[in-house]
Amino acid sequence: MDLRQMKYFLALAEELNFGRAAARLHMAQPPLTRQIRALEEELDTALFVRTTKGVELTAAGQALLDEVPNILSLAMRARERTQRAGQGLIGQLDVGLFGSGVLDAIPRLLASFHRARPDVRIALHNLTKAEQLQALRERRITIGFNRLVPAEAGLLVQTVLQEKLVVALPDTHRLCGRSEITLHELDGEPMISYPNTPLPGLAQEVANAFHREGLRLNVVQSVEDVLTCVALVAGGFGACVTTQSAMRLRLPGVEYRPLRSRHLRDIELSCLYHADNASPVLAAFLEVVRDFAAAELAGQAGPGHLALG
Amino acid sequence: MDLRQMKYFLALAEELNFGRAAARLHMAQPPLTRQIRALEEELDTALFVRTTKGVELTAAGQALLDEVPNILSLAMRARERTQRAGQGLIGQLDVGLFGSGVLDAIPRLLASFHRARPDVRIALHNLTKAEQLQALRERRITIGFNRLVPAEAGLLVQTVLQEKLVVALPDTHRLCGRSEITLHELDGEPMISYPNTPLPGLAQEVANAFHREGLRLNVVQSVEDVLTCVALVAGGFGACVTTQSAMRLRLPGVEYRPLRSRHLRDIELSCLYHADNASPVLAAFLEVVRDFAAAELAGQAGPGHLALG
DNA sequence: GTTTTTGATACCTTCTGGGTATTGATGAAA
DNA sequence: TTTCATCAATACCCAGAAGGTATCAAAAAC
Repeated sequence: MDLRQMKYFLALAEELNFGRAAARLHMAQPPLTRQIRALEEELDTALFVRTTKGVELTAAGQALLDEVPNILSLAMRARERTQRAGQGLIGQLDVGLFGSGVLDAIPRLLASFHRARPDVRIALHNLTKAEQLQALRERRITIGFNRLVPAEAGLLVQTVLQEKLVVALPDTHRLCGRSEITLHELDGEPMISYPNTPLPGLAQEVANAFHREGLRLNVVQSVEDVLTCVALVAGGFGACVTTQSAMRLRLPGVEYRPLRSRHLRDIELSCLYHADNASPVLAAFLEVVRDFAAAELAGQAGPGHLALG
Repeated sequence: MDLRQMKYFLALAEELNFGRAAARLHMAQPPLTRQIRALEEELDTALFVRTTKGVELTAAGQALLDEVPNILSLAMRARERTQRAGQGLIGQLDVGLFGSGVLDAIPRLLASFHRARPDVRIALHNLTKAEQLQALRERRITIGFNRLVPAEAGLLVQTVLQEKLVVALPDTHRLCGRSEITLHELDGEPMISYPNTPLPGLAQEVANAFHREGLRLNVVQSVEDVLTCVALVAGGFGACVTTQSAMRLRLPGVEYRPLRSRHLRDIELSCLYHADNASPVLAAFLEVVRDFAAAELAGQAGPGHLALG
């Protein structure tokens, strides 16, 4: 019993006439007769009673008719879903995220992808940089977002955007009068270090910059996530160097000012993924990412990008 | 895509190795390779990525794997159900019943059939004799139970049992002293006629018997069902001639006595069905009926069959 | 560097599935 | 009653699909 025979059976069960059923199946009547009989022999049961004016279903035929349409429609659905999965139209995208990335670019990016592939499930996983690398190796995530990602064999990196660094200050801070702030002005100032991870990250970069410019970095508090960091700034604990994205966090008592430094360049937000991952969903997502990156790069050239709104 | 290819796909998806999957399918590896590739070409999607140590599922392959086991199990179930329906092990038996038949023999008969074919649904339809004939013609019922059934072209009759006639009397009735009652003793007595149907039935038989013996049938009430009839007897409205089965109705105030008459023989309970109905469920049921009838006939020979116990 | 393992290819054979022509049976129409 | 039309079934043919064996090519393991 295969799907073809089921289609034949269904046609005959609906037409109740070999000739008409054969016509509907675009075939001649004798092979249909043969296939139906083969099916009956295989099941060891009469499915139809042949009369002079056509055929009628037996009880066994009725029982089979109860099942066959469902099976055929499931087979059709399986075919469609497989094809759509092959084109990346359905499926799941497991995304690794870290704290401050979720504030601006990543939501826009995911929204853009969702418009392009509305039937792909997006599963978000909050993971640190190290956890993302591990999850990528174990294929638990398809793609991870991070800053200052290390090169690793087998992993490819796509830059999403460059973000300028800003200083978050308590609004009572003496530097709030400045329209922008240099690293020298933060010499010895109470600072909150963020984020604090084992892998090279923003905190490391900032520390290096202070060192190279011969300044004293006065860390009064270390925190793990951007929200806690900005909350501490709001509480007057000190200032903190963070990315432009953090400016989305408009907590009362916090002011943001652009940071100017020779040693601290813009910091990139990148995504990384397995080079040998042929997933069509990933391919579609990367396309969206590349479009997004190109648009960001074009936008960055224009003015007012750092406007505090 | 047919069921065979699905089985191949499933084997390979589970083994992730062409050689092992082919072995499990009791075939050589090259045809399996060819079938899988044919499936991939038909769906226009890679289902597996071939590696040096086996194969892995692609996203499309995973999508197909989500559907295939279900389809295969449904196909297997369809096969089994069809075969069982062909053997009369499953299905439905639509039975037409009339009032007094349900009191004794028919429940025992149906219970016996249910033991023989526990998975066949039994649907009961309370229908008069005329309605049963119509329902049989329209195939709404498979078999009907009745007494004194008329011969009709295309219908076959199987006698289930012979029932003796009894007289139901109010316990205050003067005839209660008798151990059995003759028709003459009912001359002019207030009688309840039951059942009252257009087709020839028990009421007609009784009326004929009175007439032939030159007695007066004094019908004080006509009713349609045996329960109402016996209830009226209990209420003292009069006596009534009914079948032995009715003795199951032990209403307070009612006594039953055997009826003796030259012109009223035992009355049979029969079932009737279409001669051209090849339903295996019907065949199985008829077998049970024949066994039942043979057992009844044997039992009838013995004593105490009319005991009021 | 040889051996083993894996999937792919080439080629052959069998058998399945579909086509045409025809038969046989049955009911309707002349 | 005879003829005709309409079914499904049968006989026979051919193309193609599916399976088998032998072998290859690539990569990993020893």
